[in-house]
Amino acid sequence: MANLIEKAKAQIDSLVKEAYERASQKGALPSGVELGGSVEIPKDPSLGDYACSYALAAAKGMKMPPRKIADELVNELRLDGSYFNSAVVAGAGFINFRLSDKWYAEVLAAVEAEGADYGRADKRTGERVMVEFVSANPTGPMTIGNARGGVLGDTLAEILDRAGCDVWREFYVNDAGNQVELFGRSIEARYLQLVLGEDKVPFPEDGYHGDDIRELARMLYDRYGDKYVNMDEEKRREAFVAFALPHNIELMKEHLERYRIHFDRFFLESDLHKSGYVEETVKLLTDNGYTYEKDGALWLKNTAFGADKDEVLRRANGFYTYYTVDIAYHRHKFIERGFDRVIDVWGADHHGHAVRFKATMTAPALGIDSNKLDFLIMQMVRLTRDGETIKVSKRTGKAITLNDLLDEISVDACRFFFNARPDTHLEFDLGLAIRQDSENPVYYVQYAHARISSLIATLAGEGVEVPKVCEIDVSKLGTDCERELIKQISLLPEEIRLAARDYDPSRINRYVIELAARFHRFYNANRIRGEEPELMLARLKLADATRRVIANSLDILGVTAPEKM
RNA sequence: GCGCCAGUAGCUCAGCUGGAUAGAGCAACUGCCUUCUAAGCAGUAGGCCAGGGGUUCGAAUCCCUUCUGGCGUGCCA
Repeated sequence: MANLIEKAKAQIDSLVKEAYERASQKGALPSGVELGGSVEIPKDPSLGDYACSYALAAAKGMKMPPRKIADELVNELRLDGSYFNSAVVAGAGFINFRLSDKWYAEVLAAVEAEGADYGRADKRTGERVMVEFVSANPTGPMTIGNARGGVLGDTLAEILDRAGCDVWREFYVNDAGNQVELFGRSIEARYLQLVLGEDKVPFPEDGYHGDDIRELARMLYDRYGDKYVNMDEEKRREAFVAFALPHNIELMKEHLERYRIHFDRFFLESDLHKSGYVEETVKLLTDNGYTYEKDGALWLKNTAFGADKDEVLRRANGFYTYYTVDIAYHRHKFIERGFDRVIDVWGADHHGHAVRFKATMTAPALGIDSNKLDFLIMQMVRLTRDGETIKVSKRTGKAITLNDLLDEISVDACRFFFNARPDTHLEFDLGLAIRQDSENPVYYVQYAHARISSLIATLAGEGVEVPKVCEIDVSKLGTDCERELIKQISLLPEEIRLAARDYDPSRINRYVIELAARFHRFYNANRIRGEEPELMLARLKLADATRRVIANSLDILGVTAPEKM
């Protein structure tokens, strides 16, 4: 097991409980009291490497002051052969433990043994998890919001994979329905304007005003001339959509690949219609009495499942709503494709939908365990330029697209920046981001990696290779700088576990920044090259382990780890 | 109105399934390159953790409440 944090905590737990047994047998402590409390890593390392609060938690049950209990426990502690070489009582009754060289050596050994896999969970869980994210409308280019969703989804998927799940990345393409209809009419209008003149053809009121629509019309005109002018409206739009949709989807794929995001599947909404699955799902709901007709529309009794309102399934004009198709799609994910868990990454502008949708998922006839559907709701991105908010709207076409952004900012910086905590609003200052080079924390981290790489290359040129753990004397790494660095290295498996549990990929950003900081501190305080051999080799080993762990962390984030800068 | 998310240093944010003295980056100021990458390090300064109650050995963290901001509450997705 490579999670040395869990190992250390578990060991303290059993050591203290053994001590309690001995103390209570001797009558120093009352017997039969459940030891509550927990083992933690103190914020201030000068207090200790690990601390437990058992004595505080047991004070009530034992009717004794916490410090007294702690004293008795420490008296009975047997630390020989453990990861710790001291335990002292402090504060209100904490027992603080100091790590021994044995533990530090095991951390370095774990990195050495596992290499690129260091940080991964020991076992695969076998759980099949789908992460559905981005799922941007194919009616236009991807936005800043998609830039955030893309990074969060992709990084979360990577983290779940390393936590032992079998992960599937999916992009849901809304290639049917109202928006596509509007998309077709928008292109049609632009096309006719090209041929007949801008003022001769009205533009649909709710149409897409973006320049990309004009470009699509221009492409159609360049290719087919005025061939479509006198064609039947419906056929014309159909032809335009048949051309434009695949074109846009290919473009999105291209831009996502540029952003280093690769999906296992682009799932087409239209397939759910074609196969009759939507129809079948509606029938299932209707047959089970979950629906009613009102004002010519078919409604879902969603209030019966705890929602705050009912939903329209089929509009009076006969078309199904997005809601209906979403039910069918999720039924398909769980029932037909058998995923054990599904995570949808959605913007906060859909959170109302998420709550109501979750209610729908509890409908018994669907046969879905709604607990297996999770949402990662990310708050909105506020785009500013030099402090002033830029309003972004797909409709007006003034949006800054993902691709525009990548023209200005490196993929590394972009991925690092957008991977902030999902539940906080993200302010993205374009003016700052564009000139963001040395200021961006991503470079701080990459710089640490480049520094180490360069050092190792220099030493290799002088015939000094990175040693094995068994070849070094770990006690040489005795300063605070060095120990704090090793402790941070030990944390990666735990950080991955927590990031997967909390759906918070940004933990890894914070982790790797702290790792780089501790390395820079170590590097500045100590020399490696030119020190006496034992010391040099021990420090070189530590530097190499750090490089490995920085690289692994950046790899999770989809950020490159450069050898040189 | 109701619901979700947030409010912590001048700015951007960590810390939130309760733990010891509330942290970082940027901005400001002071130092550190004849030696492994100064895109770095060390230090100074900066706080009514939005306000008010409560819970307990202990609250930025949990509960209630008020205020402020964002988003939702469509026969749009």
